Amino acid sequence: MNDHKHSMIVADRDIAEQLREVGITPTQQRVQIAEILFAQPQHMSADQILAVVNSNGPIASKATIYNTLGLFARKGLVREVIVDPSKVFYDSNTSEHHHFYNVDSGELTDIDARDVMIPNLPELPANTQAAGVDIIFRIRESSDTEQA
Amino acid sequence: MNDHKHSMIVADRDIAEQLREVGITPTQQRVQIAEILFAQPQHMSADQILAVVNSNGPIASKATIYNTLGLFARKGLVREVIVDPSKVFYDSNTSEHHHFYNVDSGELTDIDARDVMIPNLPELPANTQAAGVDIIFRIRESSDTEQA
DNA sequence: TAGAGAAATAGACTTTGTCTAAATGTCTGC
DNA sequence: GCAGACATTTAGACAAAGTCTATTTCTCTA
Repeated sequence: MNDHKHSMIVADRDIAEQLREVGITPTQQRVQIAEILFAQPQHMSADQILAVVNSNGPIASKATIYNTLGLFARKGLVREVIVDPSKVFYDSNTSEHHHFYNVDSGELTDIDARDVMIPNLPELPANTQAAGVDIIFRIRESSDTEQA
Repeated sequence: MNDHKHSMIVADRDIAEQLREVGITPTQQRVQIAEILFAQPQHMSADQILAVVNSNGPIASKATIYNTLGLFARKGLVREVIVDPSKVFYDSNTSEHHHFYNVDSGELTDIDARDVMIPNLPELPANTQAAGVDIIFRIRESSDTEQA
């Protein structure tokens, strides 16, 4: 479950070097954010990242967090997950996969893409090209213990 | 493509009566909103509905729009579609289906559920129950004419 | 038709995210 | 090593979606 393809950032190699390899100037802020995000595959909101990055003194401003996350997303280092109307999650796992979203707890869980293959892809509308597929299984705490 | 199941609201029957049938007191505001929404299967944001409802004089306030859409969603009359980080769409088509989302134009298009069946559903996390599946094909204007 | 509860309202408020102008940092050529 | 050019960061103002509250208005039943 840890054999990733692509130019995925791995925490145990020099982060600055890896950022350079994808054409990102490794500033202090960018490296710090990358270290948090790529310490493990995880889902974080901009807000959470802002809090963690600055937990030991001010390192990056809100604007920088958003700038950096947008940059990482454009470079394919991170994936935006849109499941909650109130905030976007940044997923540091860029291998092909989908998600469970627990609407009660807000928790996101990965599903390997091979477990939810769609056999016959629908025909795209005219003059459009594919840009990605998101599959979200919305789930809820089971009603064994609590009734809806 | 117009043979819906469920207690779907149809524009050509008395809307007030249909609202009552699902346990909603048909106030003027609720009926007006329903009339717009169910005139045809469509995707609208709260903002758009607010604008249309009040286009011939003030009929409903912002709070009422949100209250009503939330109520309709809980009653299953309308489906919330979360594809754009900046706003939620309300889909008046409640039959099983999925969506193309054109990230360039913001346009949402329906895909019949039968065209994208997932053969082997993944196992749910412990103590959870299914609450729905959203499949979103993100598409873009094709690059024949414009290069990314 | 009165009275009780439900619904609607204006507008303040919150939160996520964007923008701007100024300050700081990075990197290249010399 | 340093100047200059350009990239990046920053604080804080701003914007937009959505929520909340206290008050008013409506709906429905008796």
